[in-house]
Amino acid sequence: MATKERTTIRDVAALAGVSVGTVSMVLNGSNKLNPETRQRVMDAVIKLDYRRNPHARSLSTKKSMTIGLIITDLTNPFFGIMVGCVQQEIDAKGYELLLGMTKNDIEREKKVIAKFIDSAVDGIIIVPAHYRNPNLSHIYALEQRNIPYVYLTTYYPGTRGCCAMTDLAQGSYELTNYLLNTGHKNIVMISGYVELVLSAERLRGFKRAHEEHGLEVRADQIVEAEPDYNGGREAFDQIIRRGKPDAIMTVNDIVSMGVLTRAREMGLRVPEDLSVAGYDDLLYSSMLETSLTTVRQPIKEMSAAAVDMIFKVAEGETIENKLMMFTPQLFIRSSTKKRL
Amino acid sequence: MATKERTTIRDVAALAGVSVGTVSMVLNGSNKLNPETRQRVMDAVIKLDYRRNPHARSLSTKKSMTIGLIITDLTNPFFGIMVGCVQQEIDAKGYELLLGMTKNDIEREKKVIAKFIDSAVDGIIIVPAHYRNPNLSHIYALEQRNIPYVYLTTYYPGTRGCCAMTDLAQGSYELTNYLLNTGHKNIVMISGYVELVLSAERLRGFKRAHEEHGLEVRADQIVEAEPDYNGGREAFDQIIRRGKPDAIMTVNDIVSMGVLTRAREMGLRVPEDLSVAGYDDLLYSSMLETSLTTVRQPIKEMSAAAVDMIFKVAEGETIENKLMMFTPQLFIRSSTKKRL
DNA sequence: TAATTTTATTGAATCGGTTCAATAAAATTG
DNA sequence: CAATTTTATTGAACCGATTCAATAAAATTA
Repeated sequence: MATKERTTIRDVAALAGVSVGTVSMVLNGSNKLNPETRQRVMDAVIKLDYRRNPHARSLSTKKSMTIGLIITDLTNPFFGIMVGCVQQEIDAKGYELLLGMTKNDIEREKKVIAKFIDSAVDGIIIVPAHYRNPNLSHIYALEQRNIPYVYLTTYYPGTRGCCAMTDLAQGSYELTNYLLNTGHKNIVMISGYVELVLSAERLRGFKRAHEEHGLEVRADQIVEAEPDYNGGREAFDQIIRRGKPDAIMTVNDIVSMGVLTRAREMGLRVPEDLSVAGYDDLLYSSMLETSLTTVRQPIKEMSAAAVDMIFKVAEGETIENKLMMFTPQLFIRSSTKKRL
Repeated sequence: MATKERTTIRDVAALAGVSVGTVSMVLNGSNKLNPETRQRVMDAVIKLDYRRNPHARSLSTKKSMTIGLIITDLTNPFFGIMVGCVQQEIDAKGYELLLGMTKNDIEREKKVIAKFIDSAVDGIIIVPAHYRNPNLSHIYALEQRNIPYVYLTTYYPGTRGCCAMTDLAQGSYELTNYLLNTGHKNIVMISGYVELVLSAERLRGFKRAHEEHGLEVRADQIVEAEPDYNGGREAFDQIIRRGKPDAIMTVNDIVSMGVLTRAREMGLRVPEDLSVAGYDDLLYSSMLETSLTTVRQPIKEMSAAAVDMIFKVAEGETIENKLMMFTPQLFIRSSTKKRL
């Protein structure tokens, strides 16, 4: 089977009776062209069902009409939805999405960024890995090479990237406040690594609420964990070994699910024996065996903002405020209850 | 800031004191090379931190070291996990993953495939859109152009692609059997569009189980719906309007969640008033307010098989059996119960 | 109408790789 | 040792676009 060769710009030029340069200008929307010529070219394009070769284009222009998105973990539907939102926005701009997954491993993050650079992406949206003491040479490399990038959900301090994120401190503050107001005396927070912005912010809200109630946060009220299902289970075991608190707040709903199942396995009832609260408000959170009190992050808005930002940065616009904060929303459900 | 130019193969050639052809051969692992020369080249590569330009490579070779994956809907974590699995397998082969999302729209599917063709992907893994009477010109285009592709989860009949999937009929059969054996007299199935393989297979198992119990399946026992949360809610309303059955089986767990919430909103209790069963066994399914009886699909194995297949097809190997069936597994939880 | 300016189009050079026929050098053979 | 074969390396052509200096044609001006 003689596989038909791809039609190229030269085929179009030949059919339209013009030079390849002219065809290229038509395709790039140049305005200094005889409308009649333009039409002839367009006719030829349609007749031949011609489409430009993106690799040839990228090679020549050093652009790729592509935005890279780096996420951590697609088993958490929070990020699945996020990918969908980002995809849609990027699509609308006529760009392509290139996806990279880090599984919260900084080495993978480095590799993904290297690939993205090789592929000449026009910008990168980064959901930073949950990783202790990350070496940030890859981020600095982006800055040195002037490759546009922005953060989504959280950021690496000491770098220049803008960030679209939820006001995590505010969310934690409201949730903690609610728990304290409903009579909880001993709240433990399952946190990400405390030195990360993501956790530090949440802790800030947690502490502020305690302070306003005249309380001080003890070291054993903070437990670090991986932000996934097993992280939740393990952290719960660790907490219970020290003695049961009356409430547990977690870094996201998936961690809460780990806590809920482990609690059930151990014969503890939620919310009767202890309250549990999450973060993110996944669709499923309201349907859990004990529907989850949680803080919703506006995924769609955040994602759209990040896409917006990356295009602005790519066009050299200066962003007025580096941090774009979105307001979280508290949902009180049945995994928490008033205590005397 | 004079942005440093990319180092090219010519820079490497110059530093190593050889021709560009030689460098290219070293990089492509040619075996007819003086080891000493090879070493000199490798040293230069490392010293310059040289990496090949994938666009230039693709332009020249008409390959891209890339596999395209087309999925329908990332808000369902089933597919999020699937993307993760496929990514990992493709990674292991040294290839890149290009992701496309269709949102179950056949037009999007066509566009994604066109993009993939333009990008010269070396193969495509397709999760077919849930779409009625799809026009399959894009699939035929793949076949005519000899572009390797395989299906994952289900397939379009009348096309040549292999498919890695769960034995959906078997899963439905076991589940239906269980429901009939536990005294359910009137089971309604919320199905995808019945003319699609995905649904037809499930129906086959559903009917077979009924037959073996000496029962015939009535038309009103089948309700078509979109395979998402709202699809489940709407289908439930429709079912209830006709009269409450004693069990509802759905096309996936997300649809079941729609059913569960809608049932709760209407004051119906599961499993007391009716049983509900899903398909997929999402992590969260076991934690729902009423933990879900469901059929697990082995995502990881299926995904790995699809990746395996696509590379075999790309290498021109003939696949012995077009359908690679994986065995589903029934999980009985608390959303179903024995009836008298 | 000739000189000048403006507009439309051309086509060669370029991007950064790969490939392969040609060649040079080394090894083998008679 | 000359003739032949084998092995290692070269470098020009090519992939399919873009870009821009050069040119031709048309429009304007004097």
